Amino acid sequence: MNEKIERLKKKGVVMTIQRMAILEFLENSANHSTVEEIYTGLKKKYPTLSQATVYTSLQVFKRAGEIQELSIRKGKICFDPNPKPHHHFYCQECKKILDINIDCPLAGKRWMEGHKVRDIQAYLYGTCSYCLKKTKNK
Amino acid sequence: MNEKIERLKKKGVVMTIQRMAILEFLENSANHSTVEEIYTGLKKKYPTLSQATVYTSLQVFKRAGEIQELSIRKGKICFDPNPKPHHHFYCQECKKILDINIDCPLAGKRWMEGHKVRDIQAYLYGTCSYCLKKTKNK
DNA sequence: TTATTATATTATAATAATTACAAACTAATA
DNA sequence: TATTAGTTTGTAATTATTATAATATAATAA
Repeated sequence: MNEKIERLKKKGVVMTIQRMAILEFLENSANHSTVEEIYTGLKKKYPTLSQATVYTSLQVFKRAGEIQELSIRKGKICFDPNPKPHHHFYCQECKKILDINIDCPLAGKRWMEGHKVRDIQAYLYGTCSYCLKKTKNK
Repeated sequence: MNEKIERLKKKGVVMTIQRMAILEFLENSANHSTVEEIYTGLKKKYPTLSQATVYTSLQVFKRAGEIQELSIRKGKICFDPNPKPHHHFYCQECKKILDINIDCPLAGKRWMEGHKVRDIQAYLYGTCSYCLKKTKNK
């Protein structure tokens, strides 16, 4: 966490109270927060915080390569504090996003069929193991 | 195309003039239309066509398994007339979506780390070969 | 075929997510 | 400390999508 802040500073990102709070919330939250979650989660402690600040700060962190943006949820962006490429699973029941750890032959590929690749996102959709158990026990 | 219409009918989908036009547009368009593109593309020939019809028709085709929905573009859904799972490339320059044909070890996997998988989407982001050439020639 | 029912379409309003912007504020630098 | 650069805030504007009610069309039964 502190190392991440140091890296951001070294990259020329001004780390304000708000940005630290946003980053901390994202790191500590169970998983892959939406802008809305971050905003309402911090609103109590920082009543003057603006949604616009959350949006722009997250874009700054993303451009600095310290977090990644997910478009796994329809019409709503989410953020992962881990910028390294990995797969994600979206549970259509409980709406949670889970990390999936598998080796992907595409991971790290910079070229594909003549196209320059900058980022790869892999999204799996279905029902997570927790929700499957819940349904079974009924 | 006609086979697809027949399959849809057999699945109990009412195929109206509008739905045929929407499906035809999607099949014939270069690639992966947005709702907006389909709507404005058909508006001339079908002046009373409503955007709501485009939205609901596409969802009907999707639920019937005859097309697939892509969330590769931020805050905007696109549709692929090919429902079979395959990777997609999004060019950040020209905004085009291209199909990528590679074998994926995940394709067809129904289970992953205990989770039930219903759909997989893999999105690559970068600059397409056409845009790379354009830039080089300047 | 006609009447009835079910489903689809349209136009519009409502909602939700995101972006734009100007004023006020804070941090960095000279 | 003064100046400049960058950030935050509040709000408005934009964009995408969903909801809804009235109308129209298609499917089905008599």
